[in-house]
Amino acid sequence: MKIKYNLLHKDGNARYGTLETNYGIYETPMFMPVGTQATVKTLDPRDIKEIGSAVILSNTYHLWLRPGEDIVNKAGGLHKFMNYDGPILTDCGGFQVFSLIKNKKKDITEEGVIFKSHLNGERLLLTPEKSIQIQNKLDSDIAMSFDECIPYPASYDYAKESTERTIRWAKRGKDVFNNERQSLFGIVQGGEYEDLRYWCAKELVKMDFDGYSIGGTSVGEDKDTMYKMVEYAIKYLPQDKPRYLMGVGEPTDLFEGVSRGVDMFDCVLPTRLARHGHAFTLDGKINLKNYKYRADFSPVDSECDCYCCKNFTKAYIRHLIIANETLGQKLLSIHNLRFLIRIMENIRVSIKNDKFMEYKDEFINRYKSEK
RNA sequence: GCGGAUGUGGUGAAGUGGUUAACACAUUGGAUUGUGGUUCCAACACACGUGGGUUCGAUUCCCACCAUCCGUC
Repeated sequence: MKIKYNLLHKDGNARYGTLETNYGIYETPMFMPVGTQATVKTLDPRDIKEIGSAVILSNTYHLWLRPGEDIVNKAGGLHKFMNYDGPILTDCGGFQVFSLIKNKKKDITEEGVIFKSHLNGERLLLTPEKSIQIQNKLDSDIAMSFDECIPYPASYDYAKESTERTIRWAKRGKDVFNNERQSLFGIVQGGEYEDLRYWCAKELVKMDFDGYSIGGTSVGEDKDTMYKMVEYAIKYLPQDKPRYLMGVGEPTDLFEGVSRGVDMFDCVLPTRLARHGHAFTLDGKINLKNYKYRADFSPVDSECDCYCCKNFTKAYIRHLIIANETLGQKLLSIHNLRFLIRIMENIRVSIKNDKFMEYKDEFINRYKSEK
C-alpha cells in the first residue's frame, strides 16, 4: 500500500498526525534513525523496537554498491534481508554521490551524475531512473526522488539551474517508478532562495507525490538560514501529505522544524555522536570521554528510561568508549536515539494539548543552559 | 668473569658540537546534521642514564661508572 498521512491536530504550525504504512500506523512528528547499510550501526532490530522507533532509513547508494540491489531483492526485499518488520525509507543516494564528484560542471549532466565509487574507485553513473529502479527492488516502504543537494553557499543562478534539473529528475524518476507497495517522495530544493523553493514545491506538488521532503539543509548554512529554507518550502506543501526534513537532528532543530510544520526527521548525529562518545542530555550534550567522568557512577542521563541509562554508569561507558569497545558505542547509540525519540513523544503530547510552544521554550532554555 | 650492543617525554622512535630537540602512540579538550564505525582539529609533556673530561659551547666527542639486553665460560 501507499502510505497515508492523517492530520489530526494542529497547534500553530506544529502538526500531530499518523502515518499508515505497510508495517503499522505510527504517530508524527517522528524521528527516524539512520541505518545506511541495512543496519542502524551497532544496533539489531530488537534494540530498534525497544527504543520506540518507527521508520528507519537505509541508503540506495550504499546498497547498490554492496551487496547490490539484486541480492537484497532475492532475499525478499530489505525487510527480510535485515529482518526488520517496521517501515523503511530509502534515501536516493544523491547526497552521497554528490559528495564524491570531482568536477561539478563535468560530472553533473542532464542524464545523471558521474562519480567514483568510494569502495574501489570505479567510475559509475547514477541517474534518476537508476536510483528509483534500485529502490523499487530494495522494496523499501518509502523511496526518495533523485535530487541534487545544492551546496551552501550557492549563487542564485546555480541554485536555479540545479533546482530546475532536480525537478526534471523528479519527473523522470516518477515516470519509471514501479512498485505498488512503495511510496515516493519528492524533494524540494531551491537553496536559500524563496522564489526557487516556492517554484520547486509547486512543480513537485503538481506531480502529486506521496510525501514531500525538504532537502539542501544542514549543509553548512547558519541556523537562521536553515529555518528560513524550511519556511519557504513548507508554505506551499499540501496539508494532507507528510513533510520530511532531511538530515536534521540536533535536538533544538527538531523543535524548530516541528514549529514550522515538519512531520519527519532523520539524522546520523545521534548514532555518530554515540560512536564518538557523546551523549544528549536535557542539559545539553556531554562528552563521556572527559576526564571528569572517570569515577562518575551515575547514569548518563538520570531522567532517561533507556536500557543504557537504567543499567550502566558514566564511568563504565567512558571506559568502554576509551577502550574502543563496541558495547560503549551501542549503549550510547541506544541512549541518543531514545533521547530524540522521547523528545518526539513529548512533542506529540504537547501538540495535542496545544502546549507545544511552552514545551519548546522549556526544552530549549534548559538544553542550552549548560552547554 | 669476559666480549658486544643500547641508554632521548608515560611508551616507541628520529636527530644535531650552538637560538623554541622531530614524529607517532598514549593522555587532555574540541569538532561531527539525507553516516566512508578505525575520521578531523588542537593542546600537553620534570625527555637526551650518572659523574668527570675536551671545548667559547656537549644530548652529540672522550673516559669511568650504573642499568638493560645479547653472546660466552
